[in-house]
Amino acid sequence: MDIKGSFDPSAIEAGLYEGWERDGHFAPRGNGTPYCIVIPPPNITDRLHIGHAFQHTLMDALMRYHRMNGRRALWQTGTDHAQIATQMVVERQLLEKGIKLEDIGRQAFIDKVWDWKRTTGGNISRQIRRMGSSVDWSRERFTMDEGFSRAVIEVFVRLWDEGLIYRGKRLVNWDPVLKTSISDLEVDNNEERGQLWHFRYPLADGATTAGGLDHVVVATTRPETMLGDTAVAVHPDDERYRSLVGKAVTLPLVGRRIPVIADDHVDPEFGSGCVKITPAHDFDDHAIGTRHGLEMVNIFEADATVNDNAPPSYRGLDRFEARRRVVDDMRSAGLLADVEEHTLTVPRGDRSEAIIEPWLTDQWFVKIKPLAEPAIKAVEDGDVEFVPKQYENMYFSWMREIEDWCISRQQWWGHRIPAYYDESGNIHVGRTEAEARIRGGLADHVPLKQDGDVLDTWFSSALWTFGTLGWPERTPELATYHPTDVLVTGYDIIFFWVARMVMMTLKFTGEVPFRKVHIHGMVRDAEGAKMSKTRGNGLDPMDIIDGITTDGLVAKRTANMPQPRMAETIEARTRREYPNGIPAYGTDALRFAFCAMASQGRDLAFDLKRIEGYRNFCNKLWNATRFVLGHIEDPGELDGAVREAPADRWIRSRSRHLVDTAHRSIANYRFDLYANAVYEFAWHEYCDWYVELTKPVLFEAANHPEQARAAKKTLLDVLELLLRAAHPIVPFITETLWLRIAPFLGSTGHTIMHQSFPRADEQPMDGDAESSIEWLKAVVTAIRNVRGELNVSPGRTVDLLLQGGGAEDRHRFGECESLLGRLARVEAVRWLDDDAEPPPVAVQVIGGRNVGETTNSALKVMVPMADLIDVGAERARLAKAIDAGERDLRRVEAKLANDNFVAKAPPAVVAKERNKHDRLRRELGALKDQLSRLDGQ
RNA sequence: AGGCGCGUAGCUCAGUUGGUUAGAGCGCUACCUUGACAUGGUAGAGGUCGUUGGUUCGACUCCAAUCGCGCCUACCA
Repeated sequence: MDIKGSFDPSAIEAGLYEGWERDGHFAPRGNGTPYCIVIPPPNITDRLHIGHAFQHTLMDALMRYHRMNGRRALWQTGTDHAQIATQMVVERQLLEKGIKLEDIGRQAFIDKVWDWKRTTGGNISRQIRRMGSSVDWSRERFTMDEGFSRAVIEVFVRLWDEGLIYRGKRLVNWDPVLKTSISDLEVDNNEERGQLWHFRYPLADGATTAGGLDHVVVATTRPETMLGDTAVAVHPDDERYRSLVGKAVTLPLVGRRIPVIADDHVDPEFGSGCVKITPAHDFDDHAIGTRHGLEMVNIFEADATVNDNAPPSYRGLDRFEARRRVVDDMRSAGLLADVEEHTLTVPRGDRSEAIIEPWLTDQWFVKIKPLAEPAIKAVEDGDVEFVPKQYENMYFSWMREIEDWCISRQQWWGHRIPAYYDESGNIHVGRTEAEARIRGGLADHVPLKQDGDVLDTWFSSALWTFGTLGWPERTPELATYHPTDVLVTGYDIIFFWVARMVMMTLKFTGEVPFRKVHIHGMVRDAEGAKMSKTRGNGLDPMDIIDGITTDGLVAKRTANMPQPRMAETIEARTRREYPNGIPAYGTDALRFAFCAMASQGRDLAFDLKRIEGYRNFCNKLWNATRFVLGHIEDPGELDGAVREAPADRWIRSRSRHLVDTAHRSIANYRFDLYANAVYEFAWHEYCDWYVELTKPVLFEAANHPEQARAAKKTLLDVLELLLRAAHPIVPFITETLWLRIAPFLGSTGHTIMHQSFPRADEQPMDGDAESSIEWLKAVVTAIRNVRGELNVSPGRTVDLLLQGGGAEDRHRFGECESLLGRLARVEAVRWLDDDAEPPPVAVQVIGGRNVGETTNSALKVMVPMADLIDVGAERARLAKAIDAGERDLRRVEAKLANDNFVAKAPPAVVAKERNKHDRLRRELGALKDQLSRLDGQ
């Protein structure tokens, strides 16, 4: 025996993965039906966070499962260039060194990013390896690699040629900090406290309202935008203002004469019923302005400072300073009617967290409706299926209301838009500048300038399934693995990614990108709160695997905190929650926990106690293997005649239930049920019962060589099956243990990875053996219950008397008698005649719960008390059992007394109730009998 | 405002077509270092399944209403 007494994850995990990778075990092999998953490409800026770790665990479980089932399994991996995120990171790093983008220029900056990617961007790949993910590294891709970039350009050009990409001046979400447009999806709308200012706008030309006022009142949450107002709108049916429509107001501070217009969009109930209209800085106002042909006055520069379209005194002011100034000036002018506290939705950029400004600029858009329609149909028709299904609603509702997609970003890192302008500003699109010239019929000497924008990072991600497999070439991989089988991802990127993949893939391959989308929940902390830097409640999967000290964790959580006060809170909390840091739980425990917690359609509260439990589970597996190996010297001793006991047949039969559940659960993406089945079988059937049941035989092996041999073979067979069944969840420990035991089974395999996942018919079903062992368990549990309740010392043996029961009980007893001694610490066993008067005993009654319903009298499991126990305790115990029994009996009697029940319920159900009734009466009778006997003493 | 989901033991969660004594893990209590494992063993306590109605012989399960929580989308002058 050369393995230690306790499971040490770091000792077994080191080196295993490298071996698998070196031996090419992750590459597709054989000629089975292809199976393919593409990895949701992590950003090169990412560290592997707990959400990735979760997602990778699920994907790897699927991959390993299908690989073991003989599928030609490809796990396509790669990373995303993460356009804005990466530019921000590298830009910040340069700035720390005092280098500004403008100083070094575009090309030098892009070179810096590539440098950074080569040095730092590889972290995530190392971490994926630590998770045990069996991805095919030989096929690793990057959204900016040459081939993938070619696919991106190809898609752009083809969409342009079809008129599905256009360029135009539109109001877009503008990030004044990053100085780029972003798409609707990249805007986070949060409720924030703010104010609502009410301004008086004087009517021009002496006009008055129906109420005789010489002004109208408008309300705004953004006073500075009034500098760009070009109308005041009222509802067409609003009697108060009907007479004003077509008249004008004088815009205060600016002095511009602007019309009063009527538009249905105005809600007469809100505020005064008058709305200021700023078509260049508000999406609703823009729509109104377009309808009414209003002037669009843009008052901001790219950084949201006020431009020259505003009166001189505001020019150059930051938007927030301009707001203060406008409010002050209005107040001074006596035009500030009111200010109230107001909660409003503030749009912020998801990367910069800056307040987004609707801003008029020239941008590139994808005309999305023609792409969305087939994508909606694909899901309606079931060509793409969401698991769980409810997420299809989310998909549909967004897709049916979808707006054109702004794909241009005013940044440097990313796929540069393949459009070129001649000196007159005409657009020439081409895969290369040379092609653009040819397509535009331009001579070589005509100066062309490429568009400076790059594409939204999600534009390229949308091509991920087919782009990674070689498109636009018609590669064998594309033919073999596309459409991919399943996409595993979180609901947070259904719109960003899933929907866009479906659209683009259908458009360019005519195929769906994947047949299923498994949507998993988000990992939250133990209290269910989102893990975030500002909360300081994040956990790094690597720290769970390798362990970390309290100080290390504090340092990590409080690094680069914007507010030092927050750092203090986080430190205190962290020290309270992790006074001893985090022990090294290992990858397997982490993975098992993820699988077990992956119940469908809900977020998971991540509790380290769960990890600890599954680490313990690994230890259990480890020691079960030690036990088995400890009883087998060499494979030779397994040769020879065997005689299987009911226990052997029982555990083999039980293993079938495990296998059935595993297959079914995985097919339904119920990783939790799968993991629980493995846990339950390994711990509570194999270890708790089967291993214990073999001990009487193994410890006396010399006396029953054939039974011992059968037990050893069964221990090995079932353990080996269990390891294979568990391997997709816990690859490291199963590989380690499998390699130890496989030689005893004559296996020459080099890895468990390529053994077959257990099939349901591998082990025989044996109902009779299951009944026997269930009977035995019931009797043993009954005795243990008596022992426990009456405080019989565990070291002390007891005698056992049985009485009553039927032929079946006697049969089971005959089969299992030899096992009772060790399991329940029973010394002598005697079966009393039905009419014999038992000595003073403690009794448990088994009335057919686990035995056949043919029993005609309750089986009394009796432990002679003699000096063992005090009568009071036993009396109390019996009274409690009688109470419970009577409660049950009353319920059943009520049911059976109900004529409706007897008449309408299915006969089988009625029969079951009758059986239960008889059983309860027998049990109760025996218990009462015993109680009165006790009282008589 | 619309949509989706959730409310089951102290905590985190299972509960597949309505019929179970409503389960698991962790936590808790008592006892135990017995020759795989104290990262362990044995036994035990703990739930009127959010609330109210309805359908049914029978509801944790189906329907309706209601309360609470979460998320998504839209709007918010």
